[in-house]
Amino acid sequence: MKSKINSFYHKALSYFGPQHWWPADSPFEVIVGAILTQNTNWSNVERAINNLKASKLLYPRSLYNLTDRKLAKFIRPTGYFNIKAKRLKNFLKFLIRRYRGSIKRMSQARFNGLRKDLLGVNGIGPETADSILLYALNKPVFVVDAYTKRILLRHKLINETAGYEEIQNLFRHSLKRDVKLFNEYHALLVRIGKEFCFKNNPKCLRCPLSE
DNA sequence: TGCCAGGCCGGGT
DNA sequence: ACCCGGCATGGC
Repeated sequence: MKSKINSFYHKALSYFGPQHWWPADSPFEVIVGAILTQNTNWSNVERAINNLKASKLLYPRSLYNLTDRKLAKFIRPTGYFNIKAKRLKNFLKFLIRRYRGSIKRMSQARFNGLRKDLLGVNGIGPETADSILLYALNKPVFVVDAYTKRILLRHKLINETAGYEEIQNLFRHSLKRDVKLFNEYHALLVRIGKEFCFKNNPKCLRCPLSE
């Protein structure tokens, strides 16, 4: 089990090479992307972020000062734009009030408290919180997503009932606690999921992990 | 045409 | 503690 988790990583890395995640120009952009990509194709998120950049709005206070309706207009391509506008502003309010709008100050908070606080923001669940912690703040926490679960399920390392924590613990107990490793591994799982492990297929298709 | 995409919340059991 | 409907655009 542990050795499978480790060998999957080496197989995936040698097959695909490093993924250079998260694709963004700043930690703040990572966070915005993490919220916007909830159940949404990444290419749609890029459009939304480009809309914000084109209007020079991709800053905490600039976004926070927009009305929900205006913000929703910019992020329209991501779908769920009304609810995501609210969710973004919920996070921005948290960032501004608690850390005076500074990602750097937020990143200096103690890990356990910060994760709990992020989960307390309406619209931030476990995957989004952990994506923020790992990819924006460089904290060593493993991100679990739909691809992660599906891939492990197809390879019978978990069963259908496995929840977020259970899957996360599987990685935590199998891997060296290392930001770079967690970053790369999750990115590789997404890559494999997109190219080999489709939802409607019962099995992964010529999955490089099976070699 | 219908299904899918890097979830999460709120109300009901 | 789970289960489920709702949220919505763009690509194939």
